Amino acid sequence: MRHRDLPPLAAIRVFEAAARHASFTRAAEELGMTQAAVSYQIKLLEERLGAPLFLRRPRTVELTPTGRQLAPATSEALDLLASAFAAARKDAGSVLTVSVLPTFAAHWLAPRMGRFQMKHPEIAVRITATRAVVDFRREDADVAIRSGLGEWEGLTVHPLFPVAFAPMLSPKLLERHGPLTSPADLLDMLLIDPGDRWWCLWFAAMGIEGFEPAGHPDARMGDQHLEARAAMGGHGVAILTPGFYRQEVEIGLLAQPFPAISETGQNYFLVYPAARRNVPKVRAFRDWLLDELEADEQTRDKA
Amino acid sequence: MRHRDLPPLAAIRVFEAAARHASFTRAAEELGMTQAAVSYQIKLLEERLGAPLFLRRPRTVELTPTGRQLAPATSEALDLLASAFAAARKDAGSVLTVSVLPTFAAHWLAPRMGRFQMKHPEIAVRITATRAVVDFRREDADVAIRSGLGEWEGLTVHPLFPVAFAPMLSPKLLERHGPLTSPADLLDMLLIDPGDRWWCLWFAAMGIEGFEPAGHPDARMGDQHLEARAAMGGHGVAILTPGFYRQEVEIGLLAQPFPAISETGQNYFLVYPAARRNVPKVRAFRDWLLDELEADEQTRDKA
DNA sequence: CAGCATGCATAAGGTCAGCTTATGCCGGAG
DNA sequence: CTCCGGCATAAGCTGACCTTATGCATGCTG
Repeated sequence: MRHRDLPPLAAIRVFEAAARHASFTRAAEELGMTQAAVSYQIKLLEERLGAPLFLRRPRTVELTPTGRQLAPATSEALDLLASAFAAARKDAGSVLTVSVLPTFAAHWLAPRMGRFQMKHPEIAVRITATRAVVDFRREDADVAIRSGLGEWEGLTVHPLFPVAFAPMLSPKLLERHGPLTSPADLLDMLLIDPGDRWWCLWFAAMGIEGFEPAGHPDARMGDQHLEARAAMGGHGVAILTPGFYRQEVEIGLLAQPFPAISETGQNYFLVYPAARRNVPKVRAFRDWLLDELEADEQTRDKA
Repeated sequence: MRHRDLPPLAAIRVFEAAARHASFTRAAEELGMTQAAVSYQIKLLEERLGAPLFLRRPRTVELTPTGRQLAPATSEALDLLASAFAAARKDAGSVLTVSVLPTFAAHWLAPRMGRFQMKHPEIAVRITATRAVVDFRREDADVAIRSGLGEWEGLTVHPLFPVAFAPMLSPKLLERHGPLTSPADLLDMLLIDPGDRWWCLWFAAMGIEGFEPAGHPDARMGDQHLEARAAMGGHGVAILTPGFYRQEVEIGLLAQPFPAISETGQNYFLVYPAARRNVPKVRAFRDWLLDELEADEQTRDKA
């Protein structure tokens, strides 16, 4: 296509300011450079154009006819650019796209997201729940929540909590049942979804050999959140990711009598391109999310 | 006034090309730089903006919504600038302003100017005849014809011919009168405008003491060109600047029997700012003027 | 009317933005 | 499976551009 034959754009910017002010000195002030630099750029532009743009009058400069003809167009063009970029910046800042694992979205993010929206009404949120690990290079996402080991290059990474699991039950059920002193005590209780691999792994990690999934009524619900609701309802012991239920523990809906284990040592992480760490909407989301997490921690610490 | 917060304009130019081509490589070709440079500039712009502009897809790049929103505006702005500058260039190239001494204008330039216009119909000529030495800094002139010693800094200078004077008369009169062997012979003839200082100076330079302006009928006409016409008409001997009348000498309207003297050693010069020596209209005028001068010389040499 | 203040031009010099070269990586096509 | 096309990245260089310092012209001012 067209090969535009434009003078150096920096010189155009300088010219526009100088023409607007009818003064090199004031243009220099506006542009944050020295008067000498303005003089230099104008001269450059004049030579490039082959025509003088200013007449040097004592104590002032005056546009030549050529300059007078050029000035409005340059102003208009720069205005156009400025407003386009301002709009883009604003627009780009107003939609936050979060790519998040479906589990995390359902168990942790969704219930809290409303508070973010309340806090930042100027930011529209688009949540993409996807199992695939997002590649910021080719997906239009601003931030993501991933699980893994937290070693991703070029990304800023904030650990959230471990990808782990532990038995959890309602405090009322615990009370009815009496204190649980050893993991083996759980074998007597109703396990929600006893076929879950996690139970197997957890009992094994606790040094208990005799666990047989088949030996328990099948209460599988298929979704951790449903299991959690069942547990909260006192219907049995579920094996859950504690990080998702810190608040429920705090307000007495769930109890975690034994430690959690992490199968892989993985964590959930908030990640985003390091280069964009200071973009307002990214910063807003990060700050809010870490605050939420802190709130979770504090309620647990108080407990 | 406003402080525009524009990203680097160079980056904008690159972005516009890349968006237009949907390819960094082709944008680089258009802009005459490497693909790496384009990549660099785009990245710069994205970081400055805080939002990605392209999605990096395999074997191609694709605009993000932000980029798609930005692209038309940048194209428009650059088009605007390009056409404005093209117009200015064209316009600035189409009017040639010549600042010229009135004498020179009347005696030499005016009669020849028509040929320049014929040769360059695309150039409109504006002639400013002024006694004041033009200062290209503060007057909107492209070229000037000055007299002086030819030492002006920053100006390109072409010597034209000396500011000198010599007696001239019509060949017919010369024939009627018989050969002039010595300047003193002129004392017998009708001198046009004998009160002219130049006569005095010239006779003195020739070593003739006895010249008395008052002793001659007053034929002063006040203008060299009118005197020349009178001389061509055979009405007497005029003291003229030979440079103005080379062609008349060639075609047999005037003869110069004795050498010219230059009072001050000055010349007429064509001058223009050295920086603008390659501007088409300046070059056109210079080339044409030097050609005209050459033609004068040649006719004289042939004579 | 001298002296001062203002505004632009110019010279010299330094620095960093921005370019190039070289290389790696990825994915699709043959 | 290998090659190729297209983008990213690293390293290094250079010249465009800016600054500092100074000069010059002129209008203002007491």
